[in-house]
This record gives sequence, structure tokens and C-alpha cells, in this order.
Amino acid sequence: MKIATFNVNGVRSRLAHLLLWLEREQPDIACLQELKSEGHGFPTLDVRARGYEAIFHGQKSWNGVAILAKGAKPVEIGRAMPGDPNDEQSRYIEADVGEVRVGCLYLPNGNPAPGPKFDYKLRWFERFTQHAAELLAHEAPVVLAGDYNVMPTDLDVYKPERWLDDALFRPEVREAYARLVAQGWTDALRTLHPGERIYTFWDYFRNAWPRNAGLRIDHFLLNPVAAKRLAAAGVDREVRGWEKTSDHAPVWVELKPRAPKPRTKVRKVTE
DNA sequence: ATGCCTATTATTAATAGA
Repeated sequence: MKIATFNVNGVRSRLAHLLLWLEREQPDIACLQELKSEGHGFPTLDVRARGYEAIFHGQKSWNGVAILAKGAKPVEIGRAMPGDPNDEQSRYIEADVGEVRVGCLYLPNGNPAPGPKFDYKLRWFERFTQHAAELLAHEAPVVLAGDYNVMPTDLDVYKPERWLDDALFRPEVREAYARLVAQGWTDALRTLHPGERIYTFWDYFRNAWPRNAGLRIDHFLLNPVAAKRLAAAGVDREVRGWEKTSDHAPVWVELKPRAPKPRTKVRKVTE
């Protein structure tokens, strides 16, 4: 089973990119972020024509998240991150797709830091961490996928010293990510590719893509049940090279099928 | 220290992104 996450940076302006990517890569589940569109702008019929059913949490102009699944509509579990009933921003949606629980997130950017936006980011991170603690022990595989807006370590930044005061790399944010992972989550890409430079985002500025000045900010966290089945993980870098493309590339993981149940012992005789 | 580039919204400029 292939599960992907893709910050599309505008689902309407990036519709052709999204559809071409779905046709080529055929993920079983796709998490999308930065729809930048209200619900009625979501291309339900276009993705259905490619074999996908979708649920989404849209918003005018900004934010917006969606979960797509091949052949079956995701069963929505929730769309509001607990902890702040006044939070109006569409940054999270959670669903069951078959046996897999999927959380699709778009964590706040937080710049400029310090400031109210940075405070909001840290509070959101804390709410997410509390929610994740409940999901960790779920009996079924849990996959938390999306744009976390944090580079976890120096290895995840083309030039760490330049980003020290940025909201994506400040110590508070890296520590928040580390605390989350320490609950028992597996960072899928880093676990399968230790020591490797992996980027998922390249700024539109500064000629970042041609010179590979990238950041790793889109992540997959797996609970122990899912981590046991982790078979492969990667980045669809070629998408970032397309014309008028998103500044993020899609990221994916491959989970092995569920192990067959051990043979049952001799059935108890009841009478 | 700031802009670079891009999308959205609302009217040619402001805001947000990372």
C-alpha cells in the first residue's frame, strides 16, 4: 500500500499537476495540503475520474487539507484539532481508509518569529502532540502525514546556519518535533535513509530548485504497528521540476500487507 | 537587513507563504 502527501500550493491552480501525478504514481491514499480553496472549489469529479474519492476541509484563500483514496471514500474521523474551539484555520483532517488511520496535517508556518504567528504555531504543535499521544496506541496502523513546517535536524536543511532564526528551524520547533517523535513515532523517510540529504521543498526564491537549496519539511510519522510494515519511502522529485509547479514535491511511503494471523490453536471444545 | 517568486483577493496593491 502506497500512501503519499503533497502540499499542492493551490488545488485549483495546480489541478493539472495533481491529476498527472495521481495517474503516474497511483498512490492508494493521498494527503493534500494548502488547497487554498473553499470546499466547492475542490475537483471532486476530476479526481473521481482518476479513481479517487475524497474528503476535504477547505477554506477561502489559505490552508485547506484533503484525503484521497483509490476506490473507496475515506471515512472521516475528525477535522478539528482538539484544544482550541476558536481555531478557524483548516489544517487537519483525519480518516480511516480501510484498516489505516490517516491524519493529514498542515502545521502553521509561524513566521515571523518571535510573534503571534510563532506563538500560534507552538500552541498548534502542542495540541497536535496531545492528539498524537492518543493515536499512538491505536491497534491499527496510524500514519500522520503532511507539511509539518519543521526541519528536524541540520541534515534536513541545505544551509542550517541561515535558518537558525526562522520559525521552521528555531530550537523550540525542533524540540517540539523531537518530543512528538519521542512518544514512539517513526519518521519514515529518515529511518529508511539515515544520513541521506532528503528535501521535500524548494523555495521559489533564489533559484532554489536548480541549485538544490532544499528543506525537508514534509514528513510521515508512523505508529509502531505501521512502522513494522514500512517497506519503502521516497520523494517524487521530478514533480518539482514541472512548469508552474508547487514549491513542494510529493512524499510517499510503502507499507507491506498485514502479516497473516498466526495459526489458531486447537479450538476449545465447549461441551 | 531585505528582496527574490508565486497564489489569492480585490483593483493594482496587500497578504501569506517558507
